Amino acid sequence: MDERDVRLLKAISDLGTGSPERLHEETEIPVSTIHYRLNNLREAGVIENELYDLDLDALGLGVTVVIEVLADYSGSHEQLSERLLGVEGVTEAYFTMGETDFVVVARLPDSDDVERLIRAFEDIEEVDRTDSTFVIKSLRDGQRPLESYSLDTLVGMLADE
Amino acid sequence: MDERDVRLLKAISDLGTGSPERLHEETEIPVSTIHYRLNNLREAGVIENELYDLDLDALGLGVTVVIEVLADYSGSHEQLSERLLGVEGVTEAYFTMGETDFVVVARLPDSDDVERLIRAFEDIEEVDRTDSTFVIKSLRDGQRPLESYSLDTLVGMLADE
DNA sequence: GTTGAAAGAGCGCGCGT
DNA sequence: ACGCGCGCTCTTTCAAC
Repeated sequence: MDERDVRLLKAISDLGTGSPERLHEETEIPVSTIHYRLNNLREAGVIENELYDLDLDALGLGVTVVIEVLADYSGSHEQLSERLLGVEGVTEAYFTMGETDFVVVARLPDSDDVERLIRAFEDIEEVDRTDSTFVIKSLRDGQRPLESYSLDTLVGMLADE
Repeated sequence: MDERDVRLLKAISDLGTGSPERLHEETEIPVSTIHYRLNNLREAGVIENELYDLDLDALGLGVTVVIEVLADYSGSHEQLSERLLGVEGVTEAYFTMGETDFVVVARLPDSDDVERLIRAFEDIEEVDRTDSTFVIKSLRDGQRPLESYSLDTLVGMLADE
């Protein structure tokens, strides 16, 4: 991946579109090259799909909860991971170092549903304890991972030369 | 938003594409109706853009850190929020109730960069203390918020009738 | 609100350079 | 890496229900 790829990905993130035409206007890269590059990025596994940016508040999933999960997983964490991911509403799950074993983020329709969620976690055998933190306001939701980086930083970090 | 809209959004999430043709195959909804619906969802603010699903590991942002930020924000949290979001690498930020004031998730190229990140937070005036948790493995990264829900649950939660 | 047909625009892809 | 051109998909409109 070189600077051009990075500029392309950043442009997609900034513009919020994958349209070759629009990307060409932004990056000055010829349309057919954009095509060529995007295909390579696809094959490299960097780009996986095309999706939409959803406004979760507008959708009706306005409640966000961050849950720390402490668990007793004997040996492998695989099975427990599966169970955690199986709980409806879980949008993110991280297996972590340190005091807590997992950090989970969930999106729910309303506060009432939080009870259901916590109960679902507590009902999992391996789970010892959960610690929930309510989110008052979601400042950034992670649907555009490249958003926070400047183009220069990205080029410096990710470009091969 | 009715059941049909929900089925459409779920299909987009499951298939990982916004292609009207593919969505038609999946949902049985005629192509021109899919167009009509998607436009309405756009105007309602539910759909905001079209993006790509990025594999952050493949991209070179393989390190994930969850940071709890304790801060002394006098009155409004707006300004502090801006400063937190200004730190490069921050993909998610939540203003929360409870012991911690903010929960932040960041994606970084390598562990060395974590130091830069923490320092950037500590350099913000209002920030009193930070507590970082390293992520060993990212089990789900939140780029498809509807993923965890079954179609039935979504219809029950979000459809108007 | 839903649908099909039809026309126009934009895209996907291969070839040649 | 880039331009060109063909065929295809998607987009938009419109008339009908």
